[in-house]
Formats: sequence, C-alpha cells, structure tokens
Amino acid sequence: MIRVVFFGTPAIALKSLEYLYNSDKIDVVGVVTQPDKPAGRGHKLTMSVIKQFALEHDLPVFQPKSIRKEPEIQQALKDLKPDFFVTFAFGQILSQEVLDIPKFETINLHASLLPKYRGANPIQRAIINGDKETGICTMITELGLDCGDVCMKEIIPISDTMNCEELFCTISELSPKLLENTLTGLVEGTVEPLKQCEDGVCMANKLTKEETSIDWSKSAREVHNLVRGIYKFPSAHFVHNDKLVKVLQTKVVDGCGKPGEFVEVTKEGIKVACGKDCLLLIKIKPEGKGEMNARDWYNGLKK
RNA sequence: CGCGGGUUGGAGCAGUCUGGUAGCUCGUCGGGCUCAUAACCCGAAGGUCGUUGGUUCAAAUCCAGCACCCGCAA
Repeated sequence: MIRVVFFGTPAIALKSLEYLYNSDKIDVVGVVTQPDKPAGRGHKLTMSVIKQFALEHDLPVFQPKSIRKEPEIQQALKDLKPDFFVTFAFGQILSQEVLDIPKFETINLHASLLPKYRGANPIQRAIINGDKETGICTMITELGLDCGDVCMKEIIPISDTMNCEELFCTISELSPKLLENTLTGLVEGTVEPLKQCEDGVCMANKLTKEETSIDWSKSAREVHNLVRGIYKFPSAHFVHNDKLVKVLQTKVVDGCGKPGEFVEVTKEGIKVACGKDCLLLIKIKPEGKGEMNARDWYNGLKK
C-alpha cells in the first residue's frame, strides 16, 4: 500500500480523492485543505467539499492557514509517514520543508499540457485562447510554479462548443486514474519524469475583473471563447439598463453592425454586432433572475 | 445579524409610489393571405397576482410574518 496525504480544496479534486481512497493500491492517510471560509449568500462559514468527504470517511483533516508557517501541522504530517503527497487545486504554495516530508515525492496534478499554462487558471485560459486541445499532467512538485518534471499526461480535445464546466467535468473524471498510475508507476520505476521544455512555457494568469466584462469591439470568435471559457465561474457579462447580464451560451454568426448593437432578434436568440462577425446570444442570466433564453429576456424588455 | 434585486396566464416583463376594469412582447390553439413560410392579417383560450395574517366599503397595490429564487461580495 502506498501511503498518501491528499492536498486539495475545490470540487474538481473530489473524484480524485474518492478514487484514491477506494483504491486497493493506495492508502489515504490524511487530507489537507483550506480553512473553512465564509461563503455564499449570508456569509455562512462553509467547509470545502474535500473536507466534507474526509469527515464522512474518518480521515484526519488538517486546515493550515499557511502550511509553510505551521510547523505543528508539518510535524503531524510527518508522523503519518507518507510515501507521497498528492496536490490537486490545493490553493497554497508549499515550502521545501513540506516537500521533504514524504518518503518519495510530492506529486501535483495540473490541468494543462505543461509547460503551457502554468499557474492559476489553466482550464479557462485554454478555452479563452481558443485552443483545440488541452490536457492534464502529473508532475514532481518543486519550489517554482508548476515547473517540476512531468510524470504522465493525457490530452483532452476541446470542441468549439465546449465550455469550462464540461472541461472541468472531463478533467475531474480523467484525473483519478492518471494520479493512481503515476503513483504506482513511480514506485515500480515504470514512470520516468521528464524535464519541461523551456521553450513552450507560458503562464495562465488569474482572471481579472475587467476581463470578465465583454468588449464588443473584439471579434465574435474571441467573445465566444471568453463566454465558454468562464461559463458560470464567474461568467462573461455586459451591462444593460444598469443591470448586469451574464452571458452563458453563444454562437458565432455572420453579420455586421456597430459593436454592441442588437442587430436582429430571431427565434434562436439575439444577434449582437462585434468587431468582426456577430455573436448570437442564446442563453443569458440577468442580475436577480434565473437563467433564460436571450429571446425571452428581449421579449420582456421595455421598448 | 455583510449589501442588494426578485416571485403577476405556458415564457419573459409592466402595473405597486398615488388602493377601485388583469396590461405588454412572445408562445399555444383556430381562421385568413400566400406557390410557400419561421413573415403578415383576424380571432380565441389561458391568471385564486409566492404564502399566511392585518388595515379598508374595496388589496397585485398599504402593513407584518413566512417560504423559495437570484446578483454583489468572499
């Protein structure tokens, strides 16, 4: 049995934890996740889904504010005698003292084809940039940001209509097996970590607030990629009558007009002019309302 | 007790301030026009106005409570 401590926080990592927990080759001996935080409407203190799972299965849980600065927790992890640390969307930077704890290595799962898209938002960036494929990698964690040697990878095609929710889902389903294979492969010596090629390095920076606001002077293709790249989290939006309108589903169509102008309203949706071509708004979500067809929203507008 | 918006025929909204006839854009159904139509014209059906209580001659509208949905923020 390979002894593993799992570091993770959001839902995308849950299936991996569950899979490793149920694996007969792996023994999950502890879970590290971000502290409970006020979240949602009403600012209620909420625990991460990873913590919920750990509690339900009687796994020891650690919630450091910053793992680098908490020697007591580091000692507690040491006492678990782990062979590996596995990190997946944990949300904190580790230190060398932490990396030195496990007998073998600390393995990170990163949702891109490294060295492309190191950093915070690899999934969204791949779609926003209109990439035709992305993937997941397991890598040896080193001190720099996502720069360690790559152990295994898997390519995921991105279709023209795929949004980040679907991609998240695909990634969370493919990751568990890749993690298990990486761990067993490293122990058996069948997996050979490879240095990242420095040529292809690029960063996936955090999304800024300005980026989530739609700029109609860009091409319809670019706006379409933004819409599906940040679908629901936190959604591309524009402002109409001082109200925020989130855009959930779009399609690039022919046409022209003044950027931002509603060119035509059809059964399918609202055709909006962009810098190049037009964007058909299909599903939207106005502030204070639920998701609806763009057409329906238009029907209710005061004329 | 973080701030704010909302609940009205099948959909999306107006009407609430200033109480007194249920409105708009669609959809549906029927009919007409047309070679034809997702277009146009005519007509019809469909709502105990989220819920409970209060005020009033009279409440979608004013007052109080409750439920559910959502935006910001984190």
